[in-house]
Amino acid sequence: MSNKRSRTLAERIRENFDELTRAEHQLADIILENYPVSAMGSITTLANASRVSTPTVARMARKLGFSGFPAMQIALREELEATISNPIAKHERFAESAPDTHILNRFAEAALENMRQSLKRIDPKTFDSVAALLSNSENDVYVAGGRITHTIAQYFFTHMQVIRKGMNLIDSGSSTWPHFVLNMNEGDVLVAFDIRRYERDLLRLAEMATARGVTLVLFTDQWGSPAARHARHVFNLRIEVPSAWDSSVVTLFLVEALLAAVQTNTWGETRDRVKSLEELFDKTKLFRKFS
Amino acid sequence: MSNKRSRTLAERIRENFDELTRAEHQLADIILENYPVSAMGSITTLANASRVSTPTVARMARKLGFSGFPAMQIALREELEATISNPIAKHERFAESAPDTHILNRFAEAALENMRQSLKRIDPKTFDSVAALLSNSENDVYVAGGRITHTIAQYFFTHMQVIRKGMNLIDSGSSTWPHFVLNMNEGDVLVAFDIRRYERDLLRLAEMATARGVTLVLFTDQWGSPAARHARHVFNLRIEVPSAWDSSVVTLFLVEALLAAVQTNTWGETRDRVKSLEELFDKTKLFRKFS
DNA sequence: AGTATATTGAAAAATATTATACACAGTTTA
DNA sequence: TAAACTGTGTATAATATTTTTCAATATACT
Repeated sequence: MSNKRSRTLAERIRENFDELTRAEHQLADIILENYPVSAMGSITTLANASRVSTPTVARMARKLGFSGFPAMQIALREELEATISNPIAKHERFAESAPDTHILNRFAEAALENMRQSLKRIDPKTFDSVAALLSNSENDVYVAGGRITHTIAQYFFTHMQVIRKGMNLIDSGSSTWPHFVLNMNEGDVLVAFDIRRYERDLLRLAEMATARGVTLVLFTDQWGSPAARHARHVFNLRIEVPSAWDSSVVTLFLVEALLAAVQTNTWGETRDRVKSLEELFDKTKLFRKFS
Repeated sequence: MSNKRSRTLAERIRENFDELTRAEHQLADIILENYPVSAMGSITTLANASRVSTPTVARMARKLGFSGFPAMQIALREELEATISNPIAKHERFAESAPDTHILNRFAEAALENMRQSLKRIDPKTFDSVAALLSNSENDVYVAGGRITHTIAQYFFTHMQVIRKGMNLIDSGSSTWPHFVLNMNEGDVLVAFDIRRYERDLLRLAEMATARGVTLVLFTDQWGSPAARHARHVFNLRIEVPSAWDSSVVTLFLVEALLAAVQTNTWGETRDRVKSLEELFDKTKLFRKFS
């Protein structure tokens, strides 16, 4: 009897089916036939589809325990939301022993939500185009970041350098970037990271580079850096976390995914380069042997 | 080119995202955030949820190619109908239009799994202890990373430098690290990142530092760096992804969570530092004004 | 069969929703 | 620096939706 979760509309209809009249049966059938979409439009649409009058629909909503047709619709939407909301982890408790309010869990929730939202906004076509662009070693690639994102840019650069030749990391904050622009040729690629607060220098760099025929790939946040207007491809990422700063986790994630894609595209070439690199490391004995 | 099936609302939003204005971005975010339910109510509900005016919603509907808001809603319902009646589509909720085998989705799955597994292994008590350790500005903090993790170390360092004084970043790869050890005092903290393949230098640094009474906090992978035997606190993180390299996403996540915790602990002090920093930036006009 | 009761839908009233007009603020351009 | 433009929200008009009223019709019961 005392069901915590409120019953669904479908359940209510089935429970009360016997109490329903002829016209209401007709209506109920239509609702269940294409549930829940058929009941998501206007009362008139539903009435017409069921070949009953609008008052019949309103009356049935009441009969099923709602205050009126709109209330029924709201309940239906909530139902739908519960059904299709992304199942991933929403109800999983991660660091189980930590209370929900612990910063670790709050941060984890936020990070996962950022990930989910960002993925929704990434167009796989864009992703593939960018991967292809970066896989073409005919053209040079320049990488630039801002104050905070510089480390992400560096991370990207470090890995890309293993994958292919023609990689350039533009120093952050320094005034040397115009020198880099001098070397850029039409068809080259500039990968820029610009998260709020957006930096003037980066906007100028983007302007000057694109003016020279360089293709700009931009990693930015959900609000969009002003450099986006110059960009061929833009990734809008979600970066909000319970902290005074923005999160770079999703940015790093996308960078890694791109690296994986490029690496796959260029495997023949990359393989040799990785091998040579390993040999170099062996010679310098930088690493410990790993069993 | 000529797509038989008409584009979904989500696709339209992504395609035209660049053409959208500030308020429209806000709106688009809300629509995508809880897609498609958030847009199934009245225009007013949606406007309020997005904190924009109703005309903005109506205008965007037009901009996206619908005759008005109701038309958009009808399209959305049809979309929903198609989705619900087609169970295969249900699994594509993630990066909707990307098939499950797309690298983006495979990578996302892996990253989320890494996150989940890592969080299970993190002891909140350890986390809190480390946060407390780093919040005590009496003692200096040294940060060191390896070839790949250096960028993460740098990220951590950059933010910590804003939060507190006494931060030191040990150059990676260089042979200067013994100089840093000279300055270390008992009670100081060394935060080290050592992911496979573990680096000899880092092990030696850990040995020498702990010998001087320094507390070692180690970020490593699930197998555990050899430096772990010297560490007071160890974070074992899951780092495997479908790629030739390991993922640093979870490492970065934990670093950010720690930053948030430390920042909360030291807010009184941090606040002033952040303020001063903002003023410095204002003077240098490095950033664009952000409204 | 005749009366009472329940069901139903047309029409109108009440209410909610959506679109439009317009003014203001911020930004860009000349 | 002013003028033109763009984007945005408030107020309001236009439109659609929902509810109510009420008469017509069907059904049940004596």
